[in-house]
Amino acid sequence: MPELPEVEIVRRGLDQFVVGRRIHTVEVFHPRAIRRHVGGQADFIARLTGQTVDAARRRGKYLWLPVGEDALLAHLGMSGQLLVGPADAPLSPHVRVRFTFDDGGADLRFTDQRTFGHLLVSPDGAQLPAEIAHIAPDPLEDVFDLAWLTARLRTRRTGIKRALLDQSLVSGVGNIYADESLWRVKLHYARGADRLRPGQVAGLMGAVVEVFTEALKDGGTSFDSLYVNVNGESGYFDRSLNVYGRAGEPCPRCGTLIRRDPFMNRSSYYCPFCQRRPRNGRW
DNA sequence: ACTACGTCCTGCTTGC
DNA sequence: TGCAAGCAGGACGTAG
Repeated sequence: MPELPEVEIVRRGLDQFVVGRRIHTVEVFHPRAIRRHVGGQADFIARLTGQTVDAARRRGKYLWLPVGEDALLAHLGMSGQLLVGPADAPLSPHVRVRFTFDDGGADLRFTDQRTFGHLLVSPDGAQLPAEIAHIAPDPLEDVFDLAWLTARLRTRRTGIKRALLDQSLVSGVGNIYADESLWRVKLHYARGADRLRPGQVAGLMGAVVEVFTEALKDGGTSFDSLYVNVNGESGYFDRSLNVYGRAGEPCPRCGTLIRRDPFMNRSSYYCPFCQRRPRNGRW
């Protein structure tokens, strides 16, 4: 569920409450949380203990905290949270990794019910971790290149939503914001990515930026307690969703009932009137 | 090389 | 009522 806006909210919280502080202790409670750290648990702990957090950066749904030349890289997965709170508070059941700081203030807890998220230390990863070299820039970055994306989409023999969810083409978009963006520009999720005119790609990415910006203003989308900011507070953009999770409800634009289709082992929500299905799967 | 699908994981919801 | 199946889904490995 955390997509770009939710991860950005977390990044801002880390920027405010963690940057500039020196890590005192690192405790790993669940090995799966650092499964992608190549050096193992002892190495993970050793590389972070005593280091000062220099910044909080983000690309798409990944965020990283530069510590000297290295970086602590984080992906929240489905249910990951980075929580800043009283160091003496009892550990909740799903705390996977805990960081304390030299100043004795609030600690940082990586909490993750479904354990799809992970942390790792990226050597020399302060600028851009090598582990995410394949992740394309997100549409809120200065280096985002619309012309490059347009060219890549032209050779893609797949539906536009699959392409939108492919983080090597454009990052930060997940199932919720993909459906919301496609609804805004009246595109069906199965429209051939290679059949879109450049103007349509530009319009779609404009809608993505629009939805991201509005969601950021609302503090992100929270359906339940699984997404919260670093202080444990929920966002309320779910109230502004037009189609996602609204099967059977009227389309806010035309009144036709929203539909839900099975899609990639998940769901696609769309208005069957505003977003016409391609006749032969490619249109 | 490119695309599609299964897998990981837990807890809440739905249905028989 | 109770249990089982369904559902949520990001990213990666593998199959085709």
